[in-house]
Amino acid sequence: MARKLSTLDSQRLDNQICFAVYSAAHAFNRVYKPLLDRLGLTYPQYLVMLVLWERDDVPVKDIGEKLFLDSGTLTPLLKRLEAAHLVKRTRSSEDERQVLIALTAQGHALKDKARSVPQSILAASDCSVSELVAMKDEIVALRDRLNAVIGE
Amino acid sequence: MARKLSTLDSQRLDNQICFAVYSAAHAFNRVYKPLLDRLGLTYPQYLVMLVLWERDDVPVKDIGEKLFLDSGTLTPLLKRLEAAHLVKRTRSSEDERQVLIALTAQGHALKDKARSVPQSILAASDCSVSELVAMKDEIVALRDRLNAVIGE
DNA sequence: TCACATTTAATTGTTCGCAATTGAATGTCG
DNA sequence: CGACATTCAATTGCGAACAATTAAATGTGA
Repeated sequence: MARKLSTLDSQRLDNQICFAVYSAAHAFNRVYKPLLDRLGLTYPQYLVMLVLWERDDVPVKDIGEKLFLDSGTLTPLLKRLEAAHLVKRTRSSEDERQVLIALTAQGHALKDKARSVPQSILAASDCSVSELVAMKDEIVALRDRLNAVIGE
Repeated sequence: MARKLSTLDSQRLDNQICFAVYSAAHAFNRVYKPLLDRLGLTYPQYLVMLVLWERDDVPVKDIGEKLFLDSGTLTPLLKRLEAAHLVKRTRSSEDERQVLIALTAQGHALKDKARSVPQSILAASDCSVSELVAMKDEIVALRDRLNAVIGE
């Protein structure tokens, strides 16, 4: 039954697995876009806000570790959030190397307006919560194995 | 046992599912990077080459449909591949609106050099082929459901 | 045939994402 | 204390990704 995969097959297979993730990420982005437009956020900005809604007043580095992003991505993104009056950026007085990110009143208030987003995504997924949770766990496990290889 | 998810929970859950995909895509990219650097390709460029290695001399639109990308992304990318002497871009004589993308000799030759890439990715995934195939199918199904919603 | 819509790439402008570098602040070790 | 390494954010440069627009070619219907 199961025959060994030829080199040619695998030159499609790896594509499929990684491409599935790649193209699914883009598909998610497109579903999120109209929802986030109403909040004035992009998806990466939304991720940063989710982090801050859980815990405020954190250094850039902490946000980067949670989202797997570096300062090259976050610095300009956070400046845009600041320009939109959603966060404040202040140098830590204890460690002047750190920049602490805090929510403004508007930033806090946006959490309420964003409450309906997850439901819309769930609906678009057209899938049960338990199925999504199972998939999520598998994907996270795969991601972590990949990240482990990178850190070698 | 299973209790209903509160709004607060889901404001983390949807994050997790979509963020899992988002962060896994980045993790894949980081694993691919050193492998593709040796070929002089980025990951999206590699995807285009995979398409062309299967079928050559296709219009930009066909590539876009397979990869879910538009001309705004593909046109500059293809120009870079042309500058690297991997593809040729020629207007179709039958339909002058179309630009046909064909591999050069170097473009064809690169397929051989790229043969080891899938194995490396498989190894980094640290996972059986059958598990990966199952995950891929789930993710593709999810992606297609999301794309169906977009096309409404 | 002619007006009009559609298709196809290209272009413009904005935002990620990351590698590489810089500069300032902090830690460490002799 | 003082040289040295480390940490943290910012910066620069390049390559996606996409929305919106443009322009040219093609298709369609009166």
